[in-house]
Amino acid sequence: MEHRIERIKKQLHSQSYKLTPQREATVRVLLENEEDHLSAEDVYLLVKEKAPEIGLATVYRTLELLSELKVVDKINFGDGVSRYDLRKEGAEHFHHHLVCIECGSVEEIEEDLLGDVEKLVEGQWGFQVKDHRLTFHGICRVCQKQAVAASASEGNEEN
Amino acid sequence: MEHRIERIKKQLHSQSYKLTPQREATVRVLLENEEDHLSAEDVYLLVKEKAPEIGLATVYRTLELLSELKVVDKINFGDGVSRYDLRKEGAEHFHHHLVCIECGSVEEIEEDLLGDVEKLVEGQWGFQVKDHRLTFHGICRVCQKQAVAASASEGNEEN
DNA sequence: TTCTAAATTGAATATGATTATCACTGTTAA
DNA sequence: TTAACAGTGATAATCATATTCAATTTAGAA
Repeated sequence: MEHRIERIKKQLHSQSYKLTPQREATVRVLLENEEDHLSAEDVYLLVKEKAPEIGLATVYRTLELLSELKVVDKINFGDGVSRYDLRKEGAEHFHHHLVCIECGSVEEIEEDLLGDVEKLVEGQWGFQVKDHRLTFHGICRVCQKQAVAASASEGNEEN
Repeated sequence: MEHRIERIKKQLHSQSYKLTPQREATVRVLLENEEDHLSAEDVYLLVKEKAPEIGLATVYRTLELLSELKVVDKINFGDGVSRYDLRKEGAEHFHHHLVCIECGSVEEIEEDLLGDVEKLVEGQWGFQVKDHRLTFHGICRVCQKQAVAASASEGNEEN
C-alpha cells in the first residue's frame, strides 16, 4: 500500500502536482476499496470518515486529476454516475467488467481477453488501438443458481 | 425504411404502446441518421425540423422507450451525454465502436468480434452473457496519416 | 359513430451529478 | 520575509435528464 502511494506521489510530482493530505486520503480510500466501483459521492463519504473537513469539490478535482494521470479509470455503467476504478500497477489496458442485469453486481476480469481482437482491428480497420472498454451484461453465477432454484420449486406453493 | 418503421410499430403494439406521430418522427430521424451517434438533444433538434411542436421531454421518453424495446442502444462515450444508436435489424448483440482520441470520430464495427471471448467468459467465469459493450480508444486512419505528414514536414517551416 | 378509459403529450418544474467561482490558506522559492 | 501560486472548501451555477400535471389524443367498447 505505502509503496503504491509512493509511486502515485512520484507520478504527481513528475507533472508538478503535489500529494496533499486530501489527495492522499482520497487515494487511500481508493486503495482500500479496490474491489468496489465507487462513485464520487461514495468516495467523498468514505474520505470524510478520515478527513471530515474535506470538500466534495476537492474529491471531484482529485478524481479528475487521477483520471488524467491514468491512475484511475472513469467508468460508466449506465446509471447516471461516473465510477472510479484503480488501474492495476503497470496495467497497460483497462480491465473488463461483468455486470449482472439481475442483481447489479460487478465483477472484474484482469486478464487481457482482447489481444487477438485488437490485432484484427489494427489490421483490418487500420485503427491504432490505445485502450479499450469491454463490459459484458448478463447473469452472474449467483443469480443463475437462484433462477434454477426458483424454477425447481415452481408448483409447490411456498408462500 | 417504411419496412423498418412497420416493424417497430409492431414491436410497440406487442407491448401495447402506440406509434404516435411524435414517436414516428423520432424513429425517422434515427433511421435517417443511422451513421451518427446522436444525443437526445441532437435528436430533438432534428425532429423539430419536421415536427416543430414536439417537446424535449417526449423525445427523452421516446428514446427511453425504444431503448427498453432494444430498438436503440443507449451508449456513453464519456462526454456527459447519452447517445442513441439504432440496433441493426435482427442483431443479437450490440455493435462495437472505434473512438478516435484525436478527432473524436466514431466508427462502427458490425462484425461480432467477441464470439470466442464470450465462450471463455461463460466457461471460465460462469457468467451468462446477454450482451456486451466494446469500445476501442485510439487513433483513426485519418489522424494517423496526418501525424505522419506532420512529422515528415518537421523542420521545413510551412507557416 | 359516440363514448370512455387509458395512453400520450408539452410546458414547466424538479432533480441530481458535475463544474466553476471565489476568497482564503498553505507552500515554495527567491 | 515576501511574492507568486497551487490547492482548498463553500457555494452557486450548469447541464442532462426525470417528473408532474393539466390538456389532448387514441383505441377500442357500446
